This record gives sequence, C-alpha cells and structure tokens, in this order.
Amino acid sequence: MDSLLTDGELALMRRRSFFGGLDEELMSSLLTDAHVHQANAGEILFIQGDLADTCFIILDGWVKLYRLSMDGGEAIVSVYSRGQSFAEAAVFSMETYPVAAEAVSPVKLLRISREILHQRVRENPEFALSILSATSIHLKQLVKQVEQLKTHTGTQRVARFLGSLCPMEDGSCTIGLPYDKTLIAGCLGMKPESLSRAFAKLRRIGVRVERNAAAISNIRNLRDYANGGDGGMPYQRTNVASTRYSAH
Amino acid sequence: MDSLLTDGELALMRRRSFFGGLDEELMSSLLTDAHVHQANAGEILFIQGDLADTCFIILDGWVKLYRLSMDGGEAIVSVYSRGQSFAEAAVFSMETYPVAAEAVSPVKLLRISREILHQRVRENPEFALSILSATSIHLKQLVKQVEQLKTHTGTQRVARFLGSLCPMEDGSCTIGLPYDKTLIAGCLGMKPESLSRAFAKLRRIGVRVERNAAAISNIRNLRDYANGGDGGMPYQRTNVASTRYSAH
DNA sequence: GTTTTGTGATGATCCAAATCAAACAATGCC
DNA sequence: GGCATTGTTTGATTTGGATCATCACAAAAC
Repeated sequence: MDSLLTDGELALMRRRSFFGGLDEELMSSLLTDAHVHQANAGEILFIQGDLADTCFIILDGWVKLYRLSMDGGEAIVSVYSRGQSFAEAAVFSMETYPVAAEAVSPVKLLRISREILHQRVRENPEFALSILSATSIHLKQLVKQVEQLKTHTGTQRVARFLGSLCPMEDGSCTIGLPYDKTLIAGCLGMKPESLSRAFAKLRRIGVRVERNAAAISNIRNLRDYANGGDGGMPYQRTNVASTRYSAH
Repeated sequence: MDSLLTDGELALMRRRSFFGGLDEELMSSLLTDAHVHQANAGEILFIQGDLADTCFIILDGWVKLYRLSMDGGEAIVSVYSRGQSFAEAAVFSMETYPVAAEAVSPVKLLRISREILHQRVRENPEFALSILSATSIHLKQLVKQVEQLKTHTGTQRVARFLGSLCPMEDGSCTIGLPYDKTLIAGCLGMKPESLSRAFAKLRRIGVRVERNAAAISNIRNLRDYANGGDGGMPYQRTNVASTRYSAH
C-alpha cells in the first residue's frame, strides 16, 4: 500500500495533517489499512448527515466542505488541499458528518476508516494527541473565520485572503489564485459579483487581478487594509505574532 | 476537593462537558487536581495570546469567548454556561489561547491544568476520546455559526436563537432571555440597534419581547422563518444531482 | 422624592452587499 | 471555424444593517 504513495506525498502529510509527529511504526500501520481513492471534479465524497465512518487526507487536488441550509443555500465552510486531513473530528465523536464534502478538482485521497482510527487511539495515546492537534487547528481556523465575518467587510476579507497567499512579509509579489473566483467568493461569504467589485476596490491600494493571477504592489498596504484600513492600533500585547500558521 | 462540588454540579458536568462517560476513578482523580475559582462579572479569565495552560468547566454563571481584531473590534465567538467546558482544545494543541474569555455574570469555575490533562490522556486513551468528543461539539457549533452568518439575515438568526430556547417542538411558549440584549446581539453578529429592529420585525409572526422575556405564539412559524421564510424545501438529499463526472 | 445612569427603542441617513440583468471573455465541443 | 457553456465583469436598483442621534424608561443613587 505504501508503494502507492510517493515520498513527497508522505512528507506533505507529515507537515500538514495529523501524521505529523507520528512514529514510523504507527504511520505505516495506518497506511497499510488506508485506501487510496481518486475522484473527479464535482464528485461528492459525502453529504451532511451521512454516517461519519471515514476520515480523509488529501494527496492531491482540492476539496470543499460546505453546509446546505434548509432553504437550499450553500455555505462553504472551508477548502482543503494537498497534505491536509479533514473529517477527523466527525469520525471520532459525531455519529454523522456535520458538513458535505465535494471535490472541486480531480483529487487523490487517502481514506482511513473509523474503526482503524479508534483502534489506534486506544493502543496509542500519543496518537490521540495528534488527532486533537489537527482538530484544534481546524477549530482555530473557524474561530478566525467567525471573527472575519462578524467584524470585517467583504473587501477586507478579500484583502486578507490575498495577503495570506503572499509568502513574504513585505514588498511586492504576484500570486496565483488557488481556485476559481466563484469558489473564492463562497469561502469569503460573498457573491461572485461582490468579489469582482472588491477586487476593483483593491486596485486603489495596488492590487491587480488578471485571469488567475494577482499582482500586489505592496503587501504591507494590503494587510493594513485588511486589518481596518488606516491607523488602527494593532491592539496592545503584540501577541498577534500568530505567524505560525499553515498556508493553504 | 470534591466537597466543594454539589451532586447537582457533578451531574451537570457529566451531561454537558467532557466529564460525560468518564469512570469514577478518572473523574475523582481529575477533581482532586482541579481548582475552584470564583470570578465577578466583567472579570477577564484570559486573553487571546496568553499561554494556554488551563482548561475550564463552568459550575455556575456565564462566560463569553471573543476575539479582538487588530482594529479593536470585538467578535463574540460563543457564550457558555453551567456544566460546559471551554478551552480544552487550546490546552491540548496550541501554545496560546486563540480567543479571550470574560465572565459576563458572577461565575464559579473549575480549572484544570494543562499538565494534569496531558498526563491523564497519556494514562488513559478513553479520556482522549472524551476530550475529542467535547472538541468536536464545539467545532460543530462553529460550523453552524458560519453557516448562519453566511446564508441567513440578522432577523433570521434572531428567530433561530429564540427558537433554540424553546424546549418544545411546536405550540406557544414564553421564554426568558438568558443574558442581556447587547450580548445577544454580539453573539448573533449584529449591533444592539439591529437586534431591536429584528425583534420588531418578528412581531409580525407572533413574537413579543418585553424586558427579559419573549412570548412566542407559534414556535413552528418562528422556526420556518429562521429557515428561509416560506416554502423552502426542507433539504432533501435529492439535490445531489450536481454530480458531474466530466472526464476531460 | 429627584437625579443619575444604563439599557433598550425609534428615527434619519449612509454604506455595503445582494439582486436582477446584460455584456463579455475563455473554453471546450462539433 | 462557429457555437454552446461556463466563468467573470459591469451597471442599475433594492435591501439589510451600521451609524449617529434622540428619546423612553427602569433601576439604582443621592
């Protein structure tokens, strides 16, 4: 089963999923019981309400998690990519998935069953801490998302999104948009039309979006805008150094 | 140390925190190492960025968790009450709290240290599953909150909030608002003025809010309004027809 | 009793974003 | 190459909510 995974894939998983920090033995034990699964763009992996019997790790491609509200509205909760795991929490303590998952590109996935995960946790408490750690990261991301939705405008959220794609602290750079604009809009809780207008507004502070790429003339400006425009006190206690963060 | 807790408090914790399902031995072991702490309304328990070295269980009173954005805005993430635990996830896998916590009434809390929790998890894998379960519940609540913020209007969120306070399925009832309206507004991501106007709008569907109490003439109506007003399909799994297998 | 204070309601106005509609642009298909 | 399809932008309009200001009223203070 290992032979199905490249060294690069393994390294990625260690960096971005609950595989990080596991010892070789546990890791290969998990891999022998895992299944590789390919899915096409648009394919539904599970829907909300399904029995949560599988946890996933993405080897390649993109997956969106979303909720359908009773009136048919779709709320995108998050989008995950290579190396990231999702649905660990559901597999551990909910009977059903609270969200639906859909491939938004062709994806290669690793599936691990509920039974195996529970068994391994019972055998090895350290593994429980790894799962807990992964879950906490998702929790923290959601907390940040709630903050963004409650206190920032759409355009500010767009600015933050672009800023988070820039690898460097300051200066200028050109970045590729990770997925199409309709999906970006959904992630940020806005309509595609509003995203388009937000991009237009950001031109004033040196952002040019063309096709699939965004050219940012001054990353600091962009991030300042995202955090409340002008001279907002960066809120005492400089602990905002939450630099440690997993880029998408 | 046990003597500090009443039977009622213990029962509540078992029902609403990660204490549920623990065996007597582990439970009393945790209690002997825990500390009871009283705090006044307005007292800050920790702020975001603090080292996450304590997890809390509320014995009495109300606590709000919130995030301060860099421009000073406050985003309430959740409000917890008797029996509920919070900050377990942070204690397990983040170095710092991602939110701040403030008592919004006089509170009685149980504090458990990071060291003790880690130690107990290492000794007892079942305990890890309990923590994981509690974390998953918080995760699910946040997912629902994101859905609400992204797909529902303020008035709909207010309707849902009131509906969630009604113990019965249908009929009419009068409920007490759990905390003041400014806090309710914050929880729902709106300004107090907007909450007031939302209450006014809901009068049309039989909701009377007076002082601290809300009289609801028809709970079904209220819940229907919260889910998209009129005849929104109550979410069938049939819409999965979006499954397009587009082989390139 | 009166004053003070805090909280909630209401009104007028402004801004952000959704909605409805149409024009384009890019892409895949026959 | 045209042609349908999907994704993106732009415009006109409406709606939801924020903002700012004022008022009503109850609880607490003097």
